[in-house]
Amino acid sequence: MPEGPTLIMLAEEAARFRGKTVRQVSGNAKTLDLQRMRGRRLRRIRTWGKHLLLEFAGFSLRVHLMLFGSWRIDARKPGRTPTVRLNFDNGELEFYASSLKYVEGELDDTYDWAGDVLSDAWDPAKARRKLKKQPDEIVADALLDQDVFAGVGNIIKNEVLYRIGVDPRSTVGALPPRKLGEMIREARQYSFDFLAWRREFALKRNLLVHRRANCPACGAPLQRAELGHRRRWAYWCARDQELFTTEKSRSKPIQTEKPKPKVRKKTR
DNA sequence: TAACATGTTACGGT
DNA sequence: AACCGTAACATGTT
Repeated sequence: MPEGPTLIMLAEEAARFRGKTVRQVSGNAKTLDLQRMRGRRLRRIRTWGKHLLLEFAGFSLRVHLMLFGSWRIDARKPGRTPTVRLNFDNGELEFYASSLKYVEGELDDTYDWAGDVLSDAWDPAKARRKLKKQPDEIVADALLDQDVFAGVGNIIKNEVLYRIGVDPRSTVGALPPRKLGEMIREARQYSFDFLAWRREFALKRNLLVHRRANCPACGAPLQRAELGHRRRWAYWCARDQELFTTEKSRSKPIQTEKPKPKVRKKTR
């Protein structure tokens, strides 16, 4: 269950299959011609944000683990069929509950690596330019925008905003330029911290606000709301995170409570 | 144990 | 056409 840093670890684990030929392919993917990969050599493994990219000559398999996805190497999940299983001479790589897609041609023609917060090519100035075009968006949405911050997910969003002391309901355009700079910098920095903690199995105990009840600094109960057009949970401290708004957005009511109940799926 | 969660896309309506 | 909101999907954890 992945944000960008988890994908880095996945790519590292899968690295043993680089240069190897796919001998057998199976899986329950419906809409994709999985056999296309059979007999092909896996030339390189890369990531872009939350995408894992398995490069073959002329095309790549894009694996997205979505919310529930997982992977296994030489260790099948009992009683489950993977979305795809790739057998190589030196082992077996599986993805469960994943979204698959082929990317045609060179990855450089499809992906802008400058948008990946974990990439060497990450370009903070470019991120700032993109954000300038969406001044009315709340920062809780902006951080989840994969076109701007590829790899950032809900945990990173909440932790970054706490770190920089910004209320998630603040609008992008209302942030002082210097705060915007902090947000961009921490989106990357926190992602690397996340990765380091993850490697030590210490992520959860290092979370300061995400899924927590009280502010670690002042002890006050944390605010919690489903915010933005994605309606993802935001956690923040009303005292330690400042709300930045413009005249325009100030006239709108600010919602901290769930505005309407989500329609749940009927059970059959 | 029902509800939730590290996420995105498809699709119908406007 | 472009934009909007909702449904759909998948599964381990609390």
